[in-house]
Amino acid sequence: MRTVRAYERIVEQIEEAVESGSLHPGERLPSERELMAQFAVSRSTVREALRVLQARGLVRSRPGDPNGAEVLPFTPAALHKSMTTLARVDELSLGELVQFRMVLDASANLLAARLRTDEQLDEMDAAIGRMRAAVAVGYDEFSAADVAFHDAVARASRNKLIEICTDVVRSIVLGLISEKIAGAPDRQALMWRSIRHHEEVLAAVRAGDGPLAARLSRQTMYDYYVGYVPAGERPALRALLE
Amino acid sequence: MRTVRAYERIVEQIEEAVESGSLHPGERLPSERELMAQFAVSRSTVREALRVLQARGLVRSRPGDPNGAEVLPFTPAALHKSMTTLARVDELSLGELVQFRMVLDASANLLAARLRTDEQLDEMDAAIGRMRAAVAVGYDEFSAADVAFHDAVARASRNKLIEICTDVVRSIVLGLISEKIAGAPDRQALMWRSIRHHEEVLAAVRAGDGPLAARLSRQTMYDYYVGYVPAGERPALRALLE
DNA sequence: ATGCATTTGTTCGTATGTATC
DNA sequence: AGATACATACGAACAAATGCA
Repeated sequence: MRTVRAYERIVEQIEEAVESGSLHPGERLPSERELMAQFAVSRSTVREALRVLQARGLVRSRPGDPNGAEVLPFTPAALHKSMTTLARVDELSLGELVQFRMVLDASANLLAARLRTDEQLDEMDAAIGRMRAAVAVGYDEFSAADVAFHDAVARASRNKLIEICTDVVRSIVLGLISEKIAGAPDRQALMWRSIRHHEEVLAAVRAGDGPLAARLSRQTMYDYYVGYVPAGERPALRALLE
Repeated sequence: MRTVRAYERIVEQIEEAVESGSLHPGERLPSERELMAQFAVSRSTVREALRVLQARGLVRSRPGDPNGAEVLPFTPAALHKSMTTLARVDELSLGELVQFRMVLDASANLLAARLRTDEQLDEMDAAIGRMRAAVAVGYDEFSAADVAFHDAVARASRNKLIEICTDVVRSIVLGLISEKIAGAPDRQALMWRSIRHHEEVLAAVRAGDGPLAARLSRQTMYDYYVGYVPAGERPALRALLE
């Protein structure tokens, strides 16, 4: 036997309305008082439901707002959150994360090589330009430009799932080791080498050679991160380099 | 300016305790009344915090339980939930989902070909045996055996992220089209062809030929699903077949 | 097997701070 | 600046469910 909690009914119903499109981002939910009348429950129950919906990133409520809670456009924030907890509680290793990035980025490049538009090529080119200019500025700007390049590739793959997962996993990896990279003694040399690698990848994408772009991108990421991965996990990464 | 809600403090603190490992799965949280004393807040606030933690899959609370909420082992349920939401609100196309599965499964096979143990080979073999026996039984059993095969491959890749994402995306895809597959007029022929393809993949994994296993697995999945993907999206799938 | 104590699920009423008009 | 409507938060209460003696 399974009793459905009162707040769960509300969550499911509003969730359904949002996901089916009858409630669009930017629209407002009824106020808490209206909701309690509509569902014939108390205020606390309504609030518990709203907390869950908020945790799932579907709505946002602010004190003093004359309207009710706001329906939000989808963001991968909740996905990001649960993947971060996965990384922490299951002790997801850095090796696994980097390996996953290699898989995603290589696939994105493979697809981008065949599906990219000229505008997207320009974006990638501009990102590499930013990377080059950033070497003198500092690691943060360099990293931001690097992210912009990979984002452009991911968008060019025309696969939202790849795009979002790339974004999520990358930010987790960077959260784990960005300070180590920033503090590397030879970081300028690393940056220049990374730029050269990115140029090779872009050339392959421009030429439409998907397999080459995929192989180069795997190698690029391997070279960039292998120093931070424990030696015992490196063979698993090399297994992707064929 | 950013005011931190009362319930957020509680969520963050308990979340931190769970993720850092000072609270293990199976252990109990203090009761709601103890928590309200401990954090000096009202019971409603405590409950809102517990609802959020429950939505994130970290704890579970049952009425009448003399102990407090139970700390749960990690499950990808929350991840599954947010990815399902993504699929619904962002109208993630079937093509994108299948494409993503092709990417993940191919990578899992590539890695499995190099890292698999003999026991894992036996598992895959047994799964194909189940598939063969299931043709006469029906689609549900066939699908379950098919899932078991792909799960064995994913485990053999030794990458939990690949394993979990494979599982999540697969269940979303199957949720979208399982009834169509089950009702296909020539489904027995499809099953036999799928079995033959799986045998080829397994042979490549057994031989340690990663690139071959990856290519075959992509082709297998393409053949199995392409009939359900709108014609306009098929070129993007074929882009993965080189 | 039966109560009993405890806990969660839910309700109601009230007070407070805040954003918008 | 004031009025209004809203969310935030508190506290007391009752019902239902659970575990234990």
